[in-house]
Amino acid sequence: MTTTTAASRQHTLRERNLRLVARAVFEAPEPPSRADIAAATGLTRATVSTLVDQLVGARLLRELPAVADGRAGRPAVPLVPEGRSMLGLGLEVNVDYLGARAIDLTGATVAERVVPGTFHDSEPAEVLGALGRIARDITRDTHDAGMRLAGARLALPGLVDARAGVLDVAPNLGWSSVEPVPLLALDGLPVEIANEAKLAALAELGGPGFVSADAAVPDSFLYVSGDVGIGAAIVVGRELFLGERGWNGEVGHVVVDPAGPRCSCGARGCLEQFAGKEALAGAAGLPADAPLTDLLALLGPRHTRPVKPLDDGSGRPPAAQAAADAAVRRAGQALGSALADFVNLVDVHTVVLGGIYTDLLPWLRPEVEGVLAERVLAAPFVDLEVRAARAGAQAALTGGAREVLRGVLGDPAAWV
Amino acid sequence: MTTTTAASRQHTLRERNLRLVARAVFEAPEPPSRADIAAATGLTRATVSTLVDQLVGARLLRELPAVADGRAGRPAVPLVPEGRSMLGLGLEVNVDYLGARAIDLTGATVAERVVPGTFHDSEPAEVLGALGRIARDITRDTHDAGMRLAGARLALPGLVDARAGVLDVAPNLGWSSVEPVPLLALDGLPVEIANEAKLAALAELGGPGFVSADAAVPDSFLYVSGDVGIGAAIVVGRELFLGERGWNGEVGHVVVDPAGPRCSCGARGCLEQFAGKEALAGAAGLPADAPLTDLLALLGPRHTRPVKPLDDGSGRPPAAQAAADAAVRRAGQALGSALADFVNLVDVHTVVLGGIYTDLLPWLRPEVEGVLAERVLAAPFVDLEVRAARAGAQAALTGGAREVLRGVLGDPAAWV
DNA sequence: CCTATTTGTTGTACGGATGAACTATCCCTC
DNA sequence: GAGGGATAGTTCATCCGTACAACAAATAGG
Repeated sequence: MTTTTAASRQHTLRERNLRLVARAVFEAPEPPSRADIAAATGLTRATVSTLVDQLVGARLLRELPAVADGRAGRPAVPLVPEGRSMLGLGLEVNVDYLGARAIDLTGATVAERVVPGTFHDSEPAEVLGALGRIARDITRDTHDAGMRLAGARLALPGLVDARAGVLDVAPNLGWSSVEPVPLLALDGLPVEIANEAKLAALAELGGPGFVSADAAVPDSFLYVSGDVGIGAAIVVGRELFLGERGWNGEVGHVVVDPAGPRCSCGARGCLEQFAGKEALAGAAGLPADAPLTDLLALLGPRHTRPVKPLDDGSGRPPAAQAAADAAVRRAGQALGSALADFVNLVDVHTVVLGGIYTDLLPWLRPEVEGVLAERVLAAPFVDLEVRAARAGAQAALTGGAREVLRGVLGDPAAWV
Repeated sequence: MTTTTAASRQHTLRERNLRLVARAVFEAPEPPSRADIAAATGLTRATVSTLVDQLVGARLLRELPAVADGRAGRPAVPLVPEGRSMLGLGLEVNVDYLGARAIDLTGATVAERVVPGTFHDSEPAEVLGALGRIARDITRDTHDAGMRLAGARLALPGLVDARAGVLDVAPNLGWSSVEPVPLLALDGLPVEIANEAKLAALAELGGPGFVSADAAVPDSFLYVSGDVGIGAAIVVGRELFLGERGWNGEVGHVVVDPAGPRCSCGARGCLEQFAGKEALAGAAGLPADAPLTDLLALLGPRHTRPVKPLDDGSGRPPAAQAAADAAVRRAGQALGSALADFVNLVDVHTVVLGGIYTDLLPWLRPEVEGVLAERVLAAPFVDLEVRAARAGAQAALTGGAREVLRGVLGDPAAWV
């Protein structure tokens, strides 16, 4: 309501109405005609026509062939986002892979490269140099195919100061005080950095301003991603809430039990010590770096949890299964406790679980939902919902690319 | 950045630039001239002149006598907010008082009535009827004096659904599912309701858009108000962050110790059971409804805390002092733990303590700051600050009235 | 074939910001 | 104390983008 504004001139009107028209097309359930847009926005058909013509000229929109729909009158010309024209580029350095993904305005992935690796205690210049080469390949290929790259977002697993463009610290990479953008050496391409969980959260939204065909995507949710550490993002009204610097959502260090084990952060009883990947593996009797599949194997087939850990002929030792079961149960209680605090403090009622929690959700759900129902004050008045993330692998790549395209839609006048 | 927009027409320009000019005057450290505003906003002097003339005509701004400041050139005409013209009205029902306060654009209180009482388990229609009569008195008096009331905000101590205009539940009043606005019977005056802590938080901001003369007021802070319950508000960039429905900031029910005492909410180990007013009094050996002054008397003179609770000749029994001291220390640790979670989750680095914590801060500070430094992940990178609230008595009245005036400043075109 | 209907386009009018020129009022200097 | 320079505020022609109304295009139905 009260956003900071600059002086408004004539062309400000044009910019704002271009955005309005572009959004009307991207958010419509069906490809709208110029007349539909006029009705939806309150602009006149004349104005909409000139604006649409500019957006079509800029190859942000495309006209479909006019089709008679059986009603009287001149048939409408449906408008849709133009594919393979404007692209957003998502980049990511994570502990076990490098990646780049280019997405167009229809939501289609146009180019992608994901390079597995081990970047624990790696050299920033080397790793980012390699990622830069990948990105330049994509830039060249897409440019040769007549597409334009609007910008890039680099996702990093650590404390990111987006405004300063500095990665302050990324424990799992062993990086600190890195300025990553120059190391990518992507001349002429505007690159911004962001925290990995924040961009992964945005991937849960339907697209660059689209209302997803899958109508169940909520406008507001907490995204909580479990791995060795536990990160989170707050999305309200399809916008990231970042606090003062974007260092929010540190749910991994919320107090679960002050008498609990000491955490790597120095404090006691943080959620991470109960529900982090390594803590969970350890409590289940597995090595700290055991892959998630080992734990899932111990837990047995999904959607069933035996009341008693009896030998079911699967070859899993009952004692090991019981330990894994207890560990996941304890993790679920701890996660529920921290999520209850989260919900009580920020008042967002949908929780999307990503990372290892996506696959573990069937086993976690009873404890998480039980604790939430007990501890969330507003529980009697709202529908609390816990769901699994759906953005798939390397969600931050998708989220980053889409965020770039959201920026294009936020100021289409810059591209006409 | 990406707020929802309606169609922009010619008059949209005028509205936006009127707001821009009005804000420039209210936020300037010194009364600016038309030329100053032009320089600050990027508008031309010609445009600023016509806009200022409209705002002066609407009695939102006032010209001071032109004064030669020693420099060459025609002397500038300083512009200031017009006093005793446009008013915002703050209303409040709390457990121990009713109140109404009208504030003008200069920040001056123009009318005020505060009626002490006991509204525990009271009748909504009766109490709100009485408050409505007070408000109508103020409306009549200010109208007769040539002032205009832009609207009113009603502060309530409970879960408020501002959009629906419904108070879902207020435990301390014994109210539930009340629609308070019609019961006030204030015809023609737009009244909105809000949670008491949220409006009290806004009172910490300098005024209706002013940058406070006291430059230390931050743009972003967590406001935590201690009483029987503990409420909070999140302010980022001088705006309230409300989550989905405004039911955020329930810091009183954050987990401090899962082995702790059972809370009135049904869960265990909530902050309220360590740092709520009644819990604190009980732990200090006082009756649950003891006034805060009793506890302060036990604690002895401020800013001194004896290492050993020896008889200092003041007549306070050492054992009672020791109990009070231990209770406050325990409360400080619990409060620090919950605030650390709060800061870790929302990334706001200034905490303003209101309610009983304002007076208790000298004793709470060491434990609170100690726990924050230990538990806040970003502590090495940012300045954490804990400070006392300064808005004074009935802060929600002030905050509500100012919020109305902020609305006027957000759309001055509606008043020209 | 003619009319009703809906879509999209083509003018004209209007509101609001701009920029340059103009007036008003100061300080400073000779 | 007269004139020049400087700064504040106003006036007016111009431009830009949207609204409004009329018109052209393309369909359905009788």
